[in-house]
Order: sequence, then structure tokens, then C-alpha cells
Amino acid sequence: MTALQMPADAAEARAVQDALRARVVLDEPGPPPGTGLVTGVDVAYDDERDVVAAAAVVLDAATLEVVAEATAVGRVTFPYVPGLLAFREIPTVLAALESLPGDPGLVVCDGYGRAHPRRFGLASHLGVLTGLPVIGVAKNPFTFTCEPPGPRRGDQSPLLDAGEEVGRAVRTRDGTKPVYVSVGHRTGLDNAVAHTLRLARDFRQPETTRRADALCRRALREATA
DNA sequence: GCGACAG
DNA sequence: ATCTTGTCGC
Repeated sequence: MTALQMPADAAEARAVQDALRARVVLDEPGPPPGTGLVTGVDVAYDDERDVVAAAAVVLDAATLEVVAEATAVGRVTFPYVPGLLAFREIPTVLAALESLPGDPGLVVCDGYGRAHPRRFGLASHLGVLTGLPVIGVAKNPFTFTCEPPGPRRGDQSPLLDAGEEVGRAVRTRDGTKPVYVSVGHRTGLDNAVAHTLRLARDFRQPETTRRADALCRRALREATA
């Protein structure tokens, strides 16, 4: 496990990303969808008090039942800067992941992996630091472009950065806005999309994200109260 | 120079 | 991310 480097400013943060990018593994397919464990991670903030809470929720990939969960609370140590989200979220997310009783399996996080100005978004960063397979599922296209996917669940279209496919817009529910999937670490894009569709069985967002979102909000509320 | 911009 | 009521729809 590589330690997180906390840069002093944005320029240093970009340098860290450029240095770590070479460690991303893109030639592994990743765990087969529907088997083993999948872990959702998410973070909630109280900007008034500078408090951040993270949650990691482990699901059985076949049944989507919760099998373990952990939370961590910390101080905000980096501002939100587009392209540098990882430095704001990762310290507390790592603490939550390390509190889990066992192996997390595939990690699913909010935001992007390869779909990033320097090809090193949150999902890539988290993957390199932990060594785990990680994918990113975001709720909007960031700075990238794509044709709208077809209207039905499972329809998808490439997410493009100057003509290069950096992710996929995926319709997880008929007639609802797509989600944006990209690879973080040790996972292929087609497999990441397959995982996303299995996890988004009942709602637009993956069940991992929904569970982690609810848990980190609760942890923040309890830490702040 | 200006606007846009994961969470 | 977060601030926030009611409201439309399955």
C-alpha cells in the first residue's frame, strides 16, 4: 500500500498525479461481475466545521446484500478543485477501507478514473494506493463529450476526450439520465460497465454508491451532532 | 482573456 | 458536495 502524498498546492498535486499515473494497471480484465465482493465508497462534507466523513460498504456481488461496512471521520485537508478531487476525498476513504474486516473485492467510487484531464482521476488514484481493482461511476460527463446513449437500460455510447474513448455513458434505467463509467485500476472498461449494470439493478446509481452515500451522511451527522 | 469544470 | 418545499409520477 502506497502512502498518500498530501501536496501543498494545486501545482504539486498535478505533479503527484503525473508521477503516479505510470503505476495504473490497465491490462487486467478485473473480477467477473456477479461474483465475490463489491465495495462502494463515498464521502460527505460539513464545510462549516471542516469535517469530512467517509464510508465503505461491502456487498455480496450476487445478491447485493450488505456483508460489511466501515466509516471514518477526518478534517478537510484540500479544497475542491476540478481534476484534483482525489486529494480531497482519498485520505478519509483510505481510513474507511482499512477499517474493513476483510478484502473489499472490487471498489466502486463516485467520479472518474481514466476519464480525467491527466488520465488519473479518483478511481485510478485509489487503485494505485491500495492495489485493488477500482472503477469510477460519475453522475455527469465532466468536461468530456458523448452522443446520448439509446433510451433503454444497457444502451451506451463512448465518452470521448478529443476522440479518445476514456469511458462510457451508460443508461442504467429506461428513460433516465445515463451514468458515466470509467476504469480506475486493474479493470477493463467493458467489465466496468457490466459491473455497473449489475449494481444498478433497481436504481439509476449503483447499489454500492447508494449504500455508501447513505452511510457517510449518517456518519457525518453523528460526528457533527 | 473567459468560461467550464468529477465531488 | 451542500442549501431546500412541494410536487409530479409510477
